[in-house]
Formats: sequence, C-alpha cells, structure tokens
Amino acid sequence: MSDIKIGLPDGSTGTFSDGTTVRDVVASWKQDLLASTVAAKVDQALVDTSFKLHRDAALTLVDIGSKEGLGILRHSISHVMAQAVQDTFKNVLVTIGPSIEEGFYYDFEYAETFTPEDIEKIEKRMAELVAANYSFERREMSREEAVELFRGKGESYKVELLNDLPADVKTVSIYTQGGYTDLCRGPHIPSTGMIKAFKLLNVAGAYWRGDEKNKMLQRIYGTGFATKEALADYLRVIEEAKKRDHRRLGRELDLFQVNEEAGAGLVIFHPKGMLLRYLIEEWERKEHLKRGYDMVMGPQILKADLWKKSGHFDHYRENMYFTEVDNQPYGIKPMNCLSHMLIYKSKIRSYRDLPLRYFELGTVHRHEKGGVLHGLMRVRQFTQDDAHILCTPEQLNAEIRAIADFVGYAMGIFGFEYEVELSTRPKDSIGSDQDWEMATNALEQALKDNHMSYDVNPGDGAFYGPKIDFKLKDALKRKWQCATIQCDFTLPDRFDLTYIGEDGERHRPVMLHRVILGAIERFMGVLIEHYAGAFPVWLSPVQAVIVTVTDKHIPYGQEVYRQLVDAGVRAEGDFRNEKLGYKIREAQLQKVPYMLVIGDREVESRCVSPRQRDGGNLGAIGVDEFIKLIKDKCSAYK
RNA sequence: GCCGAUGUAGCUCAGCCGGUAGAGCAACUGAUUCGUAAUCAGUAGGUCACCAGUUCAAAUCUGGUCAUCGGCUCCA
Repeated sequence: MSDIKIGLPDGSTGTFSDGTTVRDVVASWKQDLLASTVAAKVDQALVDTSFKLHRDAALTLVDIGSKEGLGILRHSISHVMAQAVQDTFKNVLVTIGPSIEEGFYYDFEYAETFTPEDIEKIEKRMAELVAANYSFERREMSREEAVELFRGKGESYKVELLNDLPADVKTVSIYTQGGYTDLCRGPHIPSTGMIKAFKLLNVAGAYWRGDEKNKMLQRIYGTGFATKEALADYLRVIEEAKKRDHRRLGRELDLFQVNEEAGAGLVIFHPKGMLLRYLIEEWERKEHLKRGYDMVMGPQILKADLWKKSGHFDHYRENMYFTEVDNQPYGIKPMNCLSHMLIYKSKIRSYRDLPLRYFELGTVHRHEKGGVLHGLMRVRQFTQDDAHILCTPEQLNAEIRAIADFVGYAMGIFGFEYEVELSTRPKDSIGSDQDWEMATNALEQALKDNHMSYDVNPGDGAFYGPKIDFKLKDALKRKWQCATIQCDFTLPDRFDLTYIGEDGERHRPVMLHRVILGAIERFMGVLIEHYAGAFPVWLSPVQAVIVTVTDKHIPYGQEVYRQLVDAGVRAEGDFRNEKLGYKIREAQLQKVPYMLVIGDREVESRCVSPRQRDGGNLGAIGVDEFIKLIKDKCSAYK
C-alpha cells in the first residue's frame, strides 16, 4: 500500500478527525471494503477538513486503475448523461443512475421512446459538457430542504427516494455540475473535463425499483474508462464475445437449432451437438457412480394429485404444463424429485441404508416466460444432472461438503471459475421456522468447513428450503447459475418418509436436491462460449480430419481413417477434390483439433502429419503414436 | 409477462415516396489433381415469418399472431 500516492494538491497526507490518515482510507478502499462505507468516510472527511479530499482520492484511484476509482468515474458520467438528456429533451424525469460492473446506466421516465438518433444527440451534448469542464460541487442539506428542492423541479422520483430514506437520515448530499443538480451520496470526480472516454451502448426497459408492478422506465446503458485505449479494448472484447456467442457457433459448428416451427425454447440437437452432449453425460454417469450415487429414472408425467401433495401445485403451478390421461389430470414434471421420493418409499429403510443418493439425468419442462428464452441458456425443456440425497441429520454436513467438492472437481475439469452464494428463506415458502434455521445453518456450516468464500442472498431460496448456488461466468461475463445444493426438510414430511434408527424408532430423513452442471443445455451453451467452439480434444465431436492432397492419396487416407475409427478416435475423412488449403480452412473453421495431411510423403513413409488448429505442426509421426496422443488427452480431460 | 427493436435465399444483408425481389458467401454441376485458412466457370435457390385489412396493386401502409434480439422481472 505504501506506493499509493494521494492526490492532495499540496502532496501532504491529510488526517481525519478520528485519527485515521488519508493513506489509511485509500488503503482500506483498496482492500475491497464496501465502497459506500469508504465513500461515506471520505465525505465525512470533507466535512471535517474542508479538503476536497474525496475528489482527489477518487481521481487518484482512477489514475491507478482501481475498480472503485472506475466506479466513481462512471457514476460521474451517468450524472453528465442525465444532464445531457434533460438539456436535450423536455418532460424527462430522472430516477437513479449508478455505476455497474461494466459501465453505468440511468433510468428515465419519458413519454416518448429514445431512438438511436436521440442517443447520438445525447452523446453529442455530453461531449459538450465534458469540454466545458464543469466542476462537481458537493452540498449538504437537510432532507426537508432536499425534498423542497426536487419537488420544485418536479422530480417526483427523487422526492420518493428522499421520503423512503431511513428515519435517522437527517442530512443528504447533492452534487451539481454545470447547473445540473442531482441527489447523490457521491463521491465524484473533480470535474467533467476528466472524462476522457465514454460511450452510450443501448436503451432498454426497466421497472422502477426493479418491481414488475411498477412503471416501466427507459434505461440508457453506457460505459466509460480512464483512457480511450481502455474503452477501445472493451469494445473489442464485446465484438470478440459476439463471435463466440453460442447461438452463432451452434449454427456454424452444426451443433443444434432452436426452431421457430418446433416452438420457442425447444432445442433440437444435431449429430455433433448430440455427440458433445453424450460425452458430457457419459462423464456424469461415471463420476456419479464413482461417488456412490445410484442411477434411477422416473416418468415425464405424474398425476396432478402427487404435485398437490408435494406442494408444487400450490407454489409452482404457473411454471408447469398439464395434460390429461383417461380423464385424469397429470402434471408434466418441472422437477425430478417426486419419482425419487416414491423410490425411497418403496421399502422400509434402515439408518444403515443411508445416505441414499438417487441420480437422474432428468428431463424437465418449465413454462418460462417468453421474454427470457435465450439460445441454450434459458429453454423450456432441459435436462438436469439431478440427484436427491436422503440422509440422517448427522450425515448432512458430510454430504453437503462432498457435493461442494464434486462441484469444485467438475469446474476444474471443464476449466471454469465460479462464485458461491447462500440463499435464505423467501416470502412464499413452506415449512417451520425451526426447520429453515436448521437447514440454513447446515449449508452455511458445510461451506465454512470447506473453507469456501460465499455471499449471502437473503430471501432467494427455493420455496421448500435454503440453497447454495454456484455461479460460473461466460465469455460475456454473465454469471450463470449451474450447480446448486438445496436443503429440504419439507418434502420428506409431506411424503412421510422414514427410516428406522439405531434405537428401533422411526425417524425423518433429511433431503438434499442438487445439480452439478445444472442443466446440460445451459452448460453446453456456457461451454461453447468458454472455448469459443474450440473444445478440448476429449470433448471435440470430431477430433481429427484426414485431408488428402490429391485423389491418389485417398487409399492410404482411408486406411488411416479405418485405423483411427477402430481405435475409437472420432475421425472424419475429407477426400473431396479440393485444394489442400481449402480443406484446411474448412477444418480450421470447424475448430477440429487435428488435421492429418496425407500426401506423397505420408504415403511413402506410412505416417501422418498432424496439423494443430493453433497452426502448429507435429511433424511426421506414426498412426499408432497419433492414436496414443488422442487417448492420453482424453484420459487427462485435455 | 413488461419496455423497445427486428423478421427478405442456408448465412450476412440491399431493396427510396406501394407497381409485384437482388448481391456476396454457402449449395449443386462441370473443368482442375493441386502440400497447410478460400482454383475457375456455370446452375439452381425466396408464399419477402404468419393471418387479416386498406388499395386497381402490399416485401413496402394498418391491425393481430408467432418468433428472434437488447434489457427488466424470473431462473437450471
């Protein structure tokens, strides 16, 4: 921390009234403390010392490229954008405009729709405001004064925000730049002239305060960086991310389609996509059997009464599809647990039998809202690598820890990073307070025992129990929920599951719902983007393509093809009458890991010359040697 | 579901103010037999998402439906 320079005009290190120094503040800021805590502290320092310290600290942080500094810069740009919007258009009300991970946004209420041309106008006005180099002036006032100020401007959303502040908040701060004033906690950069690189990205609808019952506002997204180069880099990354969009690659690599004729959110797997899926599923089965799971399988439809018994009918009905068989109502399963419950109930269970781990690659149907469907990521029919574990309360901790380890192992195999979240009881839920507390504690304790860092998501659990979510990140930095572990004390109750304990008495088992990869479809989508379609050898639908130079090399090419296929290598032969360069290009675009060129040299020496998709060349090697290479990669999951 | 945009050949896209469709790539056919990311020539390919309406006339205007895209809400 000692190398951090504080941007005070006189180069001194200021000291706050509570004895901490500027250095302390910036150091703690760097340690990822809640930015707001530090911001509040810096603002307090401003009041205490009359240094315009917060600005300079912010400026310094922007200069050294810290996350917090960038956040401050973007927040300031959002103010400038709000001003530009109100300068350019009449009857626009401002709401909120924070910085976010990739940039910033500001939500406006405006009767008309912002068009792309409008966005250009706004950008132009913003450039003028930046050129004018207005300073950001901070002022504090009582909340009553602030209410008066914003009411006078007709900014009803700001008034609502002020009125909803906690009662103990007596004073609020406002920031003014170039005659435009916004309610804001700060901090901000010293002046608009410091904005070197920004861009407005798109307009979208967003509910006021994120509640779908509220009015829909117009949200303008933008981003900003400390330098033009950084902005250009970011835009390049966006372009690159588009290229690896799984929907595009799914078509280009001929993996799958989501066809309008078939219906929204319904995936059709093509041969290569199905092969990829098969490889993932085989991996799953092997790993589950290794870990003491039993494979089971239930039907797609079960009587509606059973869904009533489980609570799904009351709590999940709007997401379910129903059908009728012989005048009896049936529910198409949105989850796999019911069959597993019936398997458990098929016998009297002893504590000696537990834990029981039922694993099913379970295909489910959920009626997702139209607007959320997205390629393979959000679909209406998908297959979960689902398991339900029934155990004694004493076994719970070890089971949860084993699952968390399994997830970690799986993420390592597929090369993903992930974050962990613990979600607690939601409003619409079933079960006693006591059960919820026990379940939540069990999950939390297991995370602690495994020394895993996690965030808590209050109220985000399933209706039947709390859960641990594992979120991995795709190429666009979007987080996708994949693995989840859900604790359930209520289903065993509803289905009256029991086991005979050591004491000879009947006891209630505990149940865990869990998935490792989540949904195969979504996982494949994430996988496609992660590898940009260039799958590791063990997952490549085609591992090697044999390319002949001329027709006279075809007989040896077919011989090699036969040897590879017999050895279990996924090979294809490209014996078309095309130039070598043309065939190489196609194999390259299909991201095949190895291209085996067969020409005079190879026929003569009875070998192959594998060209790698990264452009490298392995030189002339024997076919056996090549087969061994592929086999080794597969067994190492490379 | 909500806000906004979009839907023309397999893909990427042209097609002004309504007069009834075009390019490049891909595909197919022929020629070419050629060493590591595109050989040349020719041919074929479209109910302009779907359904109504306005009009002498609709890819074009209006309404509805379906679907997709960017978000919001929700979620594996």
